[in-house]
Amino acid sequence: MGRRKVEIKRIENKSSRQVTFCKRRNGLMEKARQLSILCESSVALIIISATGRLYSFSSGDSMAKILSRYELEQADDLKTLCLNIVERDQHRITLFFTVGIALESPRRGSKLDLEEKTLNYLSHKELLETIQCKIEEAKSDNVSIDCLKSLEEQLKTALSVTRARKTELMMELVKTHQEKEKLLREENQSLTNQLIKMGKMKKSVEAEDARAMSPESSSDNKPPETLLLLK
Amino acid sequence: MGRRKVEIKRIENKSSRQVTFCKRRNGLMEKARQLSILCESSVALIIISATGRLYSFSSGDSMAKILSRYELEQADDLKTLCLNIVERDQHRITLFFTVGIALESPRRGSKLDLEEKTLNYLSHKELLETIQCKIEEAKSDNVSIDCLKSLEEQLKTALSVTRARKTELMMELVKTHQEKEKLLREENQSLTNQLIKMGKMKKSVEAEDARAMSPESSSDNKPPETLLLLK
DNA sequence: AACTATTTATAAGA
DNA sequence: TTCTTATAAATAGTT
Repeated sequence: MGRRKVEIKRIENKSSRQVTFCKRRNGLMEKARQLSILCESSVALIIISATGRLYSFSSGDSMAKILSRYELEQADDLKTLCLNIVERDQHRITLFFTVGIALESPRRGSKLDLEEKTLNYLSHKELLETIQCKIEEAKSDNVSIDCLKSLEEQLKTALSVTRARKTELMMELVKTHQEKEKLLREENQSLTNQLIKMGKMKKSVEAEDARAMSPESSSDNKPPETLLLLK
Repeated sequence: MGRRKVEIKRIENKSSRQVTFCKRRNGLMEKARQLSILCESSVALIIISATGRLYSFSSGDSMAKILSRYELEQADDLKTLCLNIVERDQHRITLFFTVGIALESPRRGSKLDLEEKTLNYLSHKELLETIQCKIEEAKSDNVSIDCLKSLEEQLKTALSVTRARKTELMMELVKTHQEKEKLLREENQSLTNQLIKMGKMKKSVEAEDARAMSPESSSDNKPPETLLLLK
């Protein structure tokens, strides 16, 4: 949609690449906004320019909420994940690694210079990798107490971060389910009310009913059997 | 860009909202892809439909990398972020105890004789009570290192057990909600089917309807409005 | 930053 | 649903 058709491949000219980036970025953001409003959906959009500048859009739902929903979806099997974590302490630490890596955990540093990049600033994954190295080191006998102390601290941090993340994802999951359930209940109540109304009405025209109804819907005015399934 | 100009506000008609969602979602994804290629930028796009279905796009760079870059940007100061997580977790640990007691935790021995009732076999509550005593003891100054070591072990056990219990309960909660949701869905489907049947029947006896129905149920054969609540 | 010639996306209709 | 088409919107190249 311009003076001529463009192939979708990297724009070689730097300045026109930059101009196009700006135009299309704005266009994309606007489209994202429109979609979220028109179709009441949640949209999260993050754009990072070639020069590393970050732009983002998120609809009503907070970005965090959308991202955690996404991450939740990525964890193939949360159940296995969590049940595994429940196991004994020693074992638990081992499994964390799996989980941590599976989730491709966030918080990967980048604008930080190496000086500042202490353990606390590492991504979850990096943290776990660092720990694996340290454990290897610790296997060889003569390590100092200080070294082990440092390993202990790192392990604690890893555990803490992993645990926090796990709980966060689980709470999110529970909340989502609770909301869904509420909607379903409301819907159900409404349907039931309507059925009751129609049922009453039906009574006054029973002759027609006999002809019109299919065999399995031959119940009378009582609530549908499936209601029994419900608590 | 269609037969007529549309205002950017929620589309009221459900089916056209759905069609628009599908079209615009595809359009947005394609635009995101194009931007990332044309301008060699990283783009992450997550869309969650009103019904909760998730769609995502991410350019070459993995989604995780983009998201973590985003999260990095959000934390004014990454140091604060990490400390917060650790603190949150610590806070959570405090809460564990509360939760543990509130939940009147399980594993209350019963067929175990006293002999076997070592710390591992104590109920969660008993364990916590024991610990409270030990903490009181530890407050008075002259306690031995051995005593503190023992307290440490007990605290670790308590933490471990509490944590396991927490996860267990959360998983149960999730499972319960999933089951409920399934039942509600089935129920809903059944009610809807019945309504549709009755709706058809009603058509054949419209004269009676007019008399029998209460004012607010004057809808026609279309599904109930509340269905919109449902995904 | 504007301006337009074009292309592209899409709303409504089939 | 899927396709078609008229029209709105986005944007490439220009100024």
